[in-house]
Amino acid sequence: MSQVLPASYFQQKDVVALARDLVGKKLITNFNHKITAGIITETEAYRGWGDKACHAHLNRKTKRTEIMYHPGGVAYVYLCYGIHHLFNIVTNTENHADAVLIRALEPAQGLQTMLERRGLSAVEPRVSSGPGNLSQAMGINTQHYGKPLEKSENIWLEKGIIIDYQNIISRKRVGISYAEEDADLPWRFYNKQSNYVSIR
DNA sequence: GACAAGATTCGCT
DNA sequence: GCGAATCTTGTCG
Repeated sequence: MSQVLPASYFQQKDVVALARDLVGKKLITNFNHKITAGIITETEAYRGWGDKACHAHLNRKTKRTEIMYHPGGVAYVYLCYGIHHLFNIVTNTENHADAVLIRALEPAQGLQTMLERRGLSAVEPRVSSGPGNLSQAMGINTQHYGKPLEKSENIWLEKGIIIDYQNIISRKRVGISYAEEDADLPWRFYNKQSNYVSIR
């Protein structure tokens, strides 16, 4: 039996429930024969319909957001502040522009490679906490925009670990004050017991 | 064609 | 706690 999560998993309708479920899943990349993997500890849900924080809200379709209208199971990567690559997973079915931002994970494999990519010598939470840091540690950047999350594309997810429901905290999302009332939605989820969380 | 702003991070005060 | 770094994208003229 395969541990790899199939595209159908990402095509669930409820992006908020999916964001919670993704905490504890394992994200793996394999670039240039360097494998890095980590257990996801923090996520945020973004919904195309009725969520001002989403890049694709009000059915806005541009070159950047176009990928979010695809069926779930592909990567949405974009450059923020000209510096940071942010990694999202597109969810739901076609023409529903939902996505989950992966904000932090706990290294499980290839720690040395992560440290090299981050330019760090000692292990500390910021190796892979925070969406920009995580992408850098995993080697993800905008050239992976639109890639299916399959083993053949060198970026995929596996079953990971089960986390007690009570250990997953939901809080307001981060850095989206421009979204007015939607900025208060508790659509950020993180593992209470992990040190690899961007903000508590 | 120009310009403002951003789902962030880090270093300094 | 605050501000700079840095560049793509979207919007407007």
